[in-house]
Amino acid sequence: MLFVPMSISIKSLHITMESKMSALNEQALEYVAKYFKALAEPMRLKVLNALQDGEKNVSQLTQLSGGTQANVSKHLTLLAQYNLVKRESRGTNVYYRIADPSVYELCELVCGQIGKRMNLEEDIKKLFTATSQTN
Amino acid sequence: MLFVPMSISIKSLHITMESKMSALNEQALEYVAKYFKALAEPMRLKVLNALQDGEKNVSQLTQLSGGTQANVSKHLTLLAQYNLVKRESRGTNVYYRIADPSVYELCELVCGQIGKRMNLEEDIKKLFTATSQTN
DNA sequence: GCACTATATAACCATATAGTTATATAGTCA
DNA sequence: TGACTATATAACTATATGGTTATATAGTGC
Repeated sequence: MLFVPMSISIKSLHITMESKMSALNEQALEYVAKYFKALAEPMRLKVLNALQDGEKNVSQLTQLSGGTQANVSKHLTLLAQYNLVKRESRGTNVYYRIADPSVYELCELVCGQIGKRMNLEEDIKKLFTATSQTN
Repeated sequence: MLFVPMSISIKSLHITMESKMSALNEQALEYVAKYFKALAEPMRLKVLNALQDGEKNVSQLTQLSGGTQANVSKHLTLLAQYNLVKRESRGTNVYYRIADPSVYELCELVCGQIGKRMNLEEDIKKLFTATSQTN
């Protein structure tokens, strides 16, 4: 048995194991980066958002997101690869659902940060100055 | 006073305001996506990681990250734009520090997710199979 | 079998960006 | 002032990827 210990020091992204650290950290960093990247796309966030109140099939997601079928399908495939959504075929439809509600924790944290630290409110006000004149 | 309410329903990324929702959601989604994108880069994660135990100047970060000065500087500029790090010139040096420890909460959540939902342990074992033979 | 529908994928284009090299900027000290 | 150091930036290349269109695949029902 070569590799037993698996305690992950989250904060530092160091992973204590009986082996070379540098290589693994490099790999771990890329792993984490890819995970963030999966979430770093408006259309994918939109799809995740649409799945918040339960599973939906590709047609529904295509409609809700306003994207094309091919594009939505591509994003769903990627999200499934990262285990952010679960895929289930039923008949000729394919239903997707959020794999884990913790995805929303993530968004919560990020949105919280944005609100607190990136002056989202200011930005929103600016955005609205441009779009809300019709009200 | 045009825009008062600012309650952000984080989970759904809906922002309740007295105005058009679709446009803003679009903007908000892009905002969140960009934030994730800032974190979706191994070198930037490495830099953030290096800053965990306190501020460092560009030379130090260049050394620690193993990148070139120009590249590290570019990433630092981007991180500063997203308020992930704070910049402070002292003499001819420029020191950077983590703007907010919540960045690590984010990593914690992501790493936790990865560990739980993406079989990081399995992957790590595989990675180590390749790199730890020299031990 | 065939027609029909739903989803996935291939091929392609356009854009964004990480990294490099070279240079500019700015602070320090003589 | 000029030499020196630290950092930022400009110009460029190469790569990755989001979106599109067209096509393939697969399930259903006749």
